[in-house]
Amino acid sequence: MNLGDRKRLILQAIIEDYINTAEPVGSRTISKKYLTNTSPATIRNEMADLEEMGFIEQPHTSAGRVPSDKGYRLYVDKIMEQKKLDNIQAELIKKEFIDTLGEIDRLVKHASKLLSNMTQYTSIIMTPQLKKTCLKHIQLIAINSSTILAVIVTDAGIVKNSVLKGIRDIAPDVLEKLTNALNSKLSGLSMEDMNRLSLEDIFTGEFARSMHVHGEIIEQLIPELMQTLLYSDTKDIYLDGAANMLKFPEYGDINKAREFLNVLDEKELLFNVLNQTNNDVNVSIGAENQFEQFRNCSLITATYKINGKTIGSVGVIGPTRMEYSKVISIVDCMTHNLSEILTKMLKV
Amino acid sequence: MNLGDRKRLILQAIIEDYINTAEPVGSRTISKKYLTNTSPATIRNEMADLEEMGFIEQPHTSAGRVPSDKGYRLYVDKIMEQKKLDNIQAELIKKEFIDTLGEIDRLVKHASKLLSNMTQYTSIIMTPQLKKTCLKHIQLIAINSSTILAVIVTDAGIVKNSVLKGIRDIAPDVLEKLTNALNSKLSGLSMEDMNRLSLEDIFTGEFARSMHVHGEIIEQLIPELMQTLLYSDTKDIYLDGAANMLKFPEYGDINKAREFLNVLDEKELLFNVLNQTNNDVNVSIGAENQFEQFRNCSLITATYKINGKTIGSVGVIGPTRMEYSKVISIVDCMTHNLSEILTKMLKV
DNA sequence: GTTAGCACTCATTAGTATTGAGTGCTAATT
DNA sequence: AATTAGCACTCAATACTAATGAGTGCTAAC
Repeated sequence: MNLGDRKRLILQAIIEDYINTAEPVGSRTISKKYLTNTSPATIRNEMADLEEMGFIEQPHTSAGRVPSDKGYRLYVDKIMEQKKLDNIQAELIKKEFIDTLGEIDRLVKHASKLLSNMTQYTSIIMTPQLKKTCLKHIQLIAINSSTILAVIVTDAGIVKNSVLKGIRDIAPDVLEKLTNALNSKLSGLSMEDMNRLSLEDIFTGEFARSMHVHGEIIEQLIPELMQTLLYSDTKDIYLDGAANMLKFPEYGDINKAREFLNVLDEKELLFNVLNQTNNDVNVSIGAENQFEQFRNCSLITATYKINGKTIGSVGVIGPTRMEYSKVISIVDCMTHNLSEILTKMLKV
Repeated sequence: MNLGDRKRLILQAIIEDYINTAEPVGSRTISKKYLTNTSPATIRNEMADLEEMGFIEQPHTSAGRVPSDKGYRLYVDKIMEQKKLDNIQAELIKKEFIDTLGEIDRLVKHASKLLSNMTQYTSIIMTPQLKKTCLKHIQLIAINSSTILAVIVTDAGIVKNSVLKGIRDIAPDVLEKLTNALNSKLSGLSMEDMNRLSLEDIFTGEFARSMHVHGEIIEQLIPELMQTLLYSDTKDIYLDGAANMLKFPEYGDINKAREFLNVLDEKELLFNVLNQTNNDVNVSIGAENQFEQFRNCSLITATYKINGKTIGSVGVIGPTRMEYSKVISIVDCMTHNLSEILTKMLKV
């Protein structure tokens, strides 16, 4: 499907003008601001064609044209030039990150804030997910006679802990033995692997034999520990710049705004949205979106990694009339920096 | 300052009607709906008095009256009857909590959601604060030759951990010795106490002598550990029901709405707002508010405790025209249940 | 002390006319 | 055959006006 140069230029003009103004774009505007050598009449003819092909739409008879989802899609895939972030902006991202170097959580929060500030849209970010990583070390600590603290360190350096209560008295040396045994048995496994592993797998062979004297204790402790391992995965979502959306005339109607904010309140949904991202940078435009709640927004998502292993993702939400090229490059730069710094942070 | 029965009834009528309708209340309305035995003219006279006293205001000449902050204050302090939650609602709070019994964080998040759902305003909640609690146990774990994991358990049962990196090789037995020493030295101290303690205090006396052979290691490790102890306090704020505010005509203007949402984006501010709460239930009305950003809202805050020790607080934000009596009782019930359950959870 | 009556104020609403941006179509031009 | 100028038509947005009515303060009567 080749449009021809002029049609392509006109479509580009319509989209970019609409992105800036949020107003339907008329033939005269295009002739004046973009294709100065072509008369409005000609442009009108081309626009009629573009409309027939489904790339643009008319809100009402005597209005200019507005890009359709299909139009944006073509624009993102074929027309727009990937905007190179100027050095100043790229530097900014890098610098801001280095300043926060410290706790992972703070870094992630900061990334979200930065993302919404730079794009001026709404940003969401998922905290690193345990599930995707491998267990590196597990340690049991007795807090008092009936309480044990389990500390889990993964290869991505993420640390979780959980308190196991109501355990019967365990002698320190048994606890140590158990810790060692668990380590030799579980370390290196990913959380997903463990999910597949049942208790029986853990109790077989050498392990069972070596621990067998403390059968009762283990029977009590292991299930709870497994429970913890499998379900302790936090699904935190940070969100920033919700207020940014209200700047756009798309949400000038307070009801539209409320609807949107209600969607943002459903953290579970946001999590699923982010979780479906596999590619490096993913663009969902309007009706393309898998979740109906976002059918009149666009969503740009990307993943970040530690040591090449995907452990989380970020996203930017905006009106379909979004500055795709700018946002894509920012998201791209952001995830790369995030990955790099996280990897570095945890490598030591 | 005694108003007299009729004036008080009229003020109450104005406030409660305005809470429901968000429209200025006129004399005729009051005569019809509230004081059916008094004529509008009489009520007008009383209203003129009330206005002179500063309890109500007139948006413009030919409009009804609207309560002032001072009016709301009188209402909250003297007039309104503390609404008793019906059993169904109180049960709901209790039940919802018991269902979530599990991780603290999830419980807190849930509380926030519940609060905004029940009140239909915006809720904020602070995660339990380490600072307020005492250190119960600290454990150092070697992850690898240059990385140590410090795990902190407080008397409120909150567990934090932090990774100390770039530490020189430490033998396991030294680490154990150090752990023991730290415990005997620090356990029982509140985080605030520790803040007052300088490194010298820690290094004096018996401790310094006993550890003295490992001077270098300690010099390297202790500062970093202290840093961690003092700054690891997370300041997480959960927020729910932001969209609720857009229901109110007060935020019918999209700019007002945006302004409000921008305030909600400043987590730091919200934290400070919550942190100033000392009383059990605190009500700040409009201009009374310490933070100018909230000068046209009202804020109801309360604290929750573990074992009688205050460790966090929750708040509800709404327009000054807020259903004070309802919200106060819900917040009250909520914090009590939260305290009870948290205490129970960690007692075992 | 309370109420009825009246003149006055002023935000809100509805109705109306005007404007102007934009279109599609046709005929003229290149 | 492609482009452009010209023209009639559509329709949202704007400005203006008049009408409405809720509410007040004041005065005089009860």
